Amino acid sequence: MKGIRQLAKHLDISIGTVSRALNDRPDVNEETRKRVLAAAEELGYVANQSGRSLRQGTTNVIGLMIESSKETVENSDNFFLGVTGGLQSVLSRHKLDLLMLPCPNDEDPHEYLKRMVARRIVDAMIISATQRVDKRIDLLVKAKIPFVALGRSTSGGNHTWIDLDFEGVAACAVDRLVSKGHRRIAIAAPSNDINLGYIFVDTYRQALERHGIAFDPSLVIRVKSSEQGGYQAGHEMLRLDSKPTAIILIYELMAIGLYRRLNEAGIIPGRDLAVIGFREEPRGKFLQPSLTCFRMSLRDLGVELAETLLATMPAYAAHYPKGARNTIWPLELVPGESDAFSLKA
Amino acid sequence: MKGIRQLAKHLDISIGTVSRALNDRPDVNEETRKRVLAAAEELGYVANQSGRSLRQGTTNVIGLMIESSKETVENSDNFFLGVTGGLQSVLSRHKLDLLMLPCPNDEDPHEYLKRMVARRIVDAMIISATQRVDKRIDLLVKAKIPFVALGRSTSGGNHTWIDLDFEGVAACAVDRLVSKGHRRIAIAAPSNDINLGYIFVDTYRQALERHGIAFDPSLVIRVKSSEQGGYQAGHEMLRLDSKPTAIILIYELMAIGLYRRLNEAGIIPGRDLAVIGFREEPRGKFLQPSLTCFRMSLRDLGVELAETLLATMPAYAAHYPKGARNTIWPLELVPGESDAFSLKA
DNA sequence: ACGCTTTCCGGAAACGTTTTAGTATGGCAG
DNA sequence: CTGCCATACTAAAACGTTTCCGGAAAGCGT
Repeated sequence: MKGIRQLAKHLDISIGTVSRALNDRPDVNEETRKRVLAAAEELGYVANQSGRSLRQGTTNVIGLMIESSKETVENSDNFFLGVTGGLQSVLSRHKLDLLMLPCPNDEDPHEYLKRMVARRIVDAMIISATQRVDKRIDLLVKAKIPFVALGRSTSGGNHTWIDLDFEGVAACAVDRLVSKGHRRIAIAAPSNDINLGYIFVDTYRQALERHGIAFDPSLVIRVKSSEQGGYQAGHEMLRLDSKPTAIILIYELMAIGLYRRLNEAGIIPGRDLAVIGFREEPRGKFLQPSLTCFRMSLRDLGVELAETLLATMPAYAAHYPKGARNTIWPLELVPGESDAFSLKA
Repeated sequence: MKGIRQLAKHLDISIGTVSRALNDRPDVNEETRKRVLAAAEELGYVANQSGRSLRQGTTNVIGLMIESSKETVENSDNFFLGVTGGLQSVLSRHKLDLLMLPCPNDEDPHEYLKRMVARRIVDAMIISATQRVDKRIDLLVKAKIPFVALGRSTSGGNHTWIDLDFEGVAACAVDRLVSKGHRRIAIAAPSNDINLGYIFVDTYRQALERHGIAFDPSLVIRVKSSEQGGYQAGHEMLRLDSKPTAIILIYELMAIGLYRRLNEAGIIPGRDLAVIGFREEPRGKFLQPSLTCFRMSLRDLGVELAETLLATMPAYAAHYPKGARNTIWPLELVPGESDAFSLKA
């Protein structure tokens, strides 16, 4: 099949009519439209995307930028694959395709995105792993590319973003531990440069003060969000003069390392120390004793992400309410045995 | 930046020359080339991909088709993200971009691929999770799209593929267990429809016979490649009249379920029963006792995949030896404690 | 001075599609 | 009958780029 020209010749019709028929435009007789559709199906004609894109200035492709750094691969679970399912279910309804753009780990994410944007291969973008200050956001705003950020940021004025409910999780964890009588609660988190780290620790501090507990900086243990970070967090914690009776982990993978360090020290989670993890992670599911943590639906998050994005795209906005530009995504507590340790009778 | 025309006007040069300069064509003075490059950099000009593609009939994009089914998301580790790193490192050297095409789980993979191919958005494809009979392969062969399959298949004559060394792994596992005196060795595998299931069990059978051990069909336990499948495998195994002294798992995630079932029965892996898992899986790393399994480098696999693919693409084949069209990817044994159980003094 | 090659550049066609402007036909009101 | 509108189509322009072709200028040997 050579192109629309062949199809038109085969039908003995002008290419303009064929094009309008295929694109559900008015100004075409219902019967000819059926003929065209049938012929296209029969000859297996599908419009060449390059030609379409060039003419329309639109590609029908949504880009999802992910970072394939070594750390991401080892630490994250199938986060993106999970979200992707929800994204697809919405986008495919509008005949939009999802393009995953994995930034090479030796290239600056900003430069990578810049190139992709300049080549005009996507109509809109979803970016993830946003930094507190993220040049990519300014870039997208300036280029007038509709986008949604997965993760809040202070860059680029008030752009559209969706982020997990760190505040809710941190507050819930603190409340829960305090209600069990804990007052010395440690927290293991990455540095403040990471959005997650900053917000989480800040909320933790506020929650403590709400309960009349003084914030003790020595209980904030700065480690990487990895298994190894968890091990190290356990190590640091054990070296404190005045030991905490509970610990909150900002990323659940840490739990695995923490458990190992605790095991070495003969400390049993849930009996000698209360532990709460942040996000449900498949690998954590098999810890003994089971970890108290927070669950979310990746698929639903994908759906929300897609709908939010479409609302920012002029061509599709009509179908979607211009809801809040910023969404806090809730998580659900999954009680386990790891925080059974109570200081109350 | 409006396009190459603007750039040409700005330089007071014809667009033809600008294009040739940017594309490293001969027939352009070295000094003008520098001027063009500098101006492009300054004005942030990057060629519009649609225009290029339309003219050249090539998109500089390699598609990686993945399936985002529920099962994939829950069972697999970050397999694709890991492979992606290796792919990128090779492809980016040739200014090729990687496009991940996640097939919606409510759409037939074959139809999805057909649409993508017809739209001509990729120059070549990598497909994964191949079936023993896979229509996608016939499709790609017919459309003359260069491709590599991750997983062997009987479709489409002799196409290029890379697959894991199931034979090596199965044989190694059997040899190892036999050398420890085991003669009743069970195997947990999915049905023969899955390529993996067929090859694995077949090799297992051959290995046993090589050691003069009769193949006992009742020791082949057909279950899903999941945690639950592992649990079920343990269950089935315990119901056998003549119980095995060792078991081989075709997918390591099964180990988690198996351990749980064994635990319920008071059986300790490595002491009462020898267990070997197939592929190193992050979640399995934390099992107690540690699991004997097989390791591979996802990144290296990605590199191999990319180089194999480039070798099949006329425009790039020159850079790569026309090595074997089919590659068996080796895995390395990682000894653990789970198969310490020996029947020999 | 002449012819030849080499080097460099400009003009224009071509890629496949969508979309705009224009045209023929027929119906209908005046 | 005339004018007007609606319908359904055709012809052609446009999108941005690459590449083919031809030609000008310069270098070189004779």
